[in-house]
Amino acid sequence: MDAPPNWLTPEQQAAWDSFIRMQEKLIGRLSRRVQSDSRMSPADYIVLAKLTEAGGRMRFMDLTKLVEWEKSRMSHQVGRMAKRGLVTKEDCPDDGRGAFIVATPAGRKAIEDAAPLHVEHVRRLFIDALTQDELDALSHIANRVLTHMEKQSD
Amino acid sequence: MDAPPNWLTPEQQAAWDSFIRMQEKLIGRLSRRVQSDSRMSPADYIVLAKLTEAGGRMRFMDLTKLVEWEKSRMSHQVGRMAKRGLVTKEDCPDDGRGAFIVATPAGRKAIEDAAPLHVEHVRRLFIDALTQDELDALSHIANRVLTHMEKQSD
DNA sequence: CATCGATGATTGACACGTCAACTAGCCCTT
DNA sequence: AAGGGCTAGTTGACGTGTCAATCATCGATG
Repeated sequence: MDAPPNWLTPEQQAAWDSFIRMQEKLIGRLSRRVQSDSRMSPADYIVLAKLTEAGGRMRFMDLTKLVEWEKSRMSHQVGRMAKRGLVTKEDCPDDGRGAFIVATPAGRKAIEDAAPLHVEHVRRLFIDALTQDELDALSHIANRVLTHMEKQSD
Repeated sequence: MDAPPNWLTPEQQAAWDSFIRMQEKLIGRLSRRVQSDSRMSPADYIVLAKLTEAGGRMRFMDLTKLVEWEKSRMSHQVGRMAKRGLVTKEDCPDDGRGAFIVATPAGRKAIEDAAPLHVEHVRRLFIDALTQDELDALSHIANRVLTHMEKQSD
């Protein structure tokens, strides 16, 4: 006979459902707000944020690893951002294969304008919903899940 | 002078960062696994799951509201799924504008095959990382955030 | 019965992410 | 110096999501 399907308990199912629902609604709203008040996608935002945190100039691969993306994603992203004048690419003298990706003044201005609004949205949608204890609990839970996943292959 | 940027506290920032990281890694892995072991996207999965839960036949708009999507997203999605033979569209006799979307036998088989694997991945990636108390806490937190967001416009 | 606003659904253009294949330069070994 | 394998990065095709515009129909109101 078939292996008996091993469903989740109602409590487990409830936790998973709530998490998924929150995650979708939260990320969805935040993305739309970032878009609409700064003309940037969340991807643009994080790339520029990390890049300027690091001084505005970084090796392509370092940036890619920092944000934990696939290289081809970053390549496409940087290409689009370059087309819009937010960053430029420069050749790397030390390594013929390499590239630096550099925030332009327009890019710096974009992230500086967007950051306070972004933080405000995070606060209003998420932080304000929870007590500090709840935030701590969530932080702890998220880290548990992360380390658990890191132990697994893939 | 400019309004002082109102940054998050380190604890708040930590909670947000952990949540985002977990969320991205978790959803990313789960999507890839669903893709690779059932040739379905997460979107296919949820549409078929909700549809078959409801008996395999539902009004377009009801389905759209059930999964909380935009109607154009559902329209594209259903179009693609129809092309692959997972669902069909039928005219609605009661309402000339309306459509029924119906799971085909192939669609039913696809979701039946995929569901146990999907549950297994959720369990391994997520449920197994946490105690029941932690799951309850997360559930509570997620619901708090959801009701908080629902109070806000947009 | 004319029409006007709301609802049901589609479409097209575009941005985004993934996968797999590819180019090119690096470095180690022989 | 000649390979061979690794790392850096690009490319193209494809599936997906969003937005805004569109179209048809329904239902109420005059």
